[in-house]
Amino acid sequence: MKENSSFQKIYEVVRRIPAGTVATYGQIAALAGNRHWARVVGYALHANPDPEHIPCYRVVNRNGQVSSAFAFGGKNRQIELLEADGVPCPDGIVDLKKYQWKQFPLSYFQEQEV
DNA sequence: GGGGTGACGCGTC
DNA sequence: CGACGCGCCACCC
Repeated sequence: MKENSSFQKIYEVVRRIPAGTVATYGQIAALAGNRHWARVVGYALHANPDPEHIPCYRVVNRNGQVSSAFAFGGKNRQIELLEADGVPCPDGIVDLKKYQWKQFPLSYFQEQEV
């Protein structure tokens, strides 16, 4: 079921991103187990089989800029959703130092009890 | 079965 | 300080 691929893990992390917060590909990749999976994270979100449960709009690149190839209906759509969550993103750029998701526990997967 | 690409990140020159 | 290359995994052809 989940051993299918690392994708499952990536989706799991993205789904746990709290509202009003954004995360970077590298961060998700690190939480997933390997920071080198950044590329896989991008692909995982690209596949985004469950956009309603996987807020990929809360996922931005290392620069805090939203992806240019958003698949929800336009990059503008991502900005709308982010602002709706309380994350201002002028020009599609988010203040990572203010809204980056960094309140997660170190033992993220250790405390996991879903 | 093999090769190439991709919504990235980091290191080094 | 800026720009370039390399590395990782998965999916598509």
